[in-house]
Amino acid sequence: MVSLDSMTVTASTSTAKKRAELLRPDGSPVRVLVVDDEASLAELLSLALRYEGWDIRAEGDGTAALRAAREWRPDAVLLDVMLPDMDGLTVLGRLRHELPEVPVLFLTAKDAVEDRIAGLTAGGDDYVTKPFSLEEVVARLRGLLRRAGAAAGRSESLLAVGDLLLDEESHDVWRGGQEIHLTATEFELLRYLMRNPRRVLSKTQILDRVWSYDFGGQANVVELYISYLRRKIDAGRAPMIHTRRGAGYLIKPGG
Amino acid sequence: MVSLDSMTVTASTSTAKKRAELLRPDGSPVRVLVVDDEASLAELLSLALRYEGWDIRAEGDGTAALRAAREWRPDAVLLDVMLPDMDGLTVLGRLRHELPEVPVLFLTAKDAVEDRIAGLTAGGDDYVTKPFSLEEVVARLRGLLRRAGAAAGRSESLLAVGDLLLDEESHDVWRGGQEIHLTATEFELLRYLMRNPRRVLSKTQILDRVWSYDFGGQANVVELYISYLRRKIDAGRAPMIHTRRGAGYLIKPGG
DNA sequence: GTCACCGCATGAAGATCCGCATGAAGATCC
DNA sequence: GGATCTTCATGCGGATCTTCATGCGGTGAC
Repeated sequence: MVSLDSMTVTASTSTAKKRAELLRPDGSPVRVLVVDDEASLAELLSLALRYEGWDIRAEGDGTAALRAAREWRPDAVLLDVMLPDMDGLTVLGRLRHELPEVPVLFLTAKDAVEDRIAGLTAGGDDYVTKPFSLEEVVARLRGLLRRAGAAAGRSESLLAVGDLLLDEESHDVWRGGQEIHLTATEFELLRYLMRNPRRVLSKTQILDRVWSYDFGGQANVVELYISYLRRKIDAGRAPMIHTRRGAGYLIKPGG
Repeated sequence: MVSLDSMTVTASTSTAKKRAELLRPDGSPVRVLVVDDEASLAELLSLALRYEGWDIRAEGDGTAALRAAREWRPDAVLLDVMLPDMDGLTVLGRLRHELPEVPVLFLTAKDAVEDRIAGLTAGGDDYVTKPFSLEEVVARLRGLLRRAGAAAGRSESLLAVGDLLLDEESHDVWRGGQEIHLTATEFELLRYLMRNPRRVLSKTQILDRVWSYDFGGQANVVELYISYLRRKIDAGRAPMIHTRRGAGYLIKPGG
């Protein structure tokens, strides 16, 4: 039996909880190893993931990655399947030999999905196709860590802000007990807002986070999608999505 | 106050339940010994089974397997009948000598002589022909463990989601008291969905899990079989199989 | 105080594209 | 030969993004 109270607790303690989610049993931050030979991408990913509160280390090829895995013992690995010196499957095999339990998130080109990725998600790993959005990578990494750490007792895929609920696993969204259907982009935008409640997010930030890194369009798509969200979430209720002129948007419980 | 009870309960118990099934009487995880000389297959199996929560050890030939059995004392053995150094029958005999009670799941080529396999499985063991799907191996292993551990009190082969019931042993499926006939593939797909209720499963995940590991076809077979399932399960009723555009599919009780 | 401007909200229309559902034919297995 | 499985092909509609237009409100210039 669960009441909204517990959810609200989840929301209000979000900062503390967030940190709890990001800590290993011994209290040190969760470690994520980023492996990509494209320096600018590795840089982008490292920045974004570090901002999530994780301890990041980046390597550019399979050999270095395996060494890092052995010595540094990360809690998760973000692995480009196209590396200069080694096949993705080979890296995975040796990685597993070294760290049997560590979850892996693969990065792969869109058109390469069919040939070599088969079987990679069978062990509970996951993959993301390029070009991706940072939100997607972060969300999937969190999902992997959540499932891997389930044995340690922390598993919560529910986000809550006021009476607004979002389940990252089922992609369901409710407001005040009523289910709301969102499109993929709307969902990612809302998730980003809800992961940063009461904080102003600029349109640029939102674009960089929610849209693919190679998105070339105009920034007013953000305005458009905010308006979509308002229509579905705030319609006829106390608004939770607020505009800060000249600054950006934020979400917060009515008040 | 929100009526999320059923959902929250499901979510919270899924982990606990899974774990209960996977523990030996002394609280340590169930041990499964994987014996296959094909490294990539052993790798794939180890991945998938480890993800199920079992403790896995892999060996590549009969001699090593017997040593592992003696020292590590697994709760079940996954045994390829074609090994480089030893006949399957021989391995089984010596294994029985070492661990009389342990259930064995044989892996065999499709064209292998049927009667010999039948002889092998006489003692309550089971077998799977290559190429197999991971769902099938996992399900049969679970069945073997269930029967072997029945004395320990845990035996539940029924999956339920809403008014939809699936019996993993008899392969019977009912919805609202009415029996539904499914083909083999449809059954495996439904089982996979029902073992992960309220969770979005991507088409790739489903392919990796439900279809054979050597399947080379396109991902739209998944769409096709989803549509078959819908026809049989959701026909004229409140739909339980839902599409999450751009994400995948999930099953959940009407709501 | 008045006026012009700028940032933002929203609507509408439309083009494109992708995801998906489904029908039907071919292949395979028992 | 019938059930089952798979591939092929087609069509629909949803989703995304662009563009244009209108309106609102706050802000600063004067």
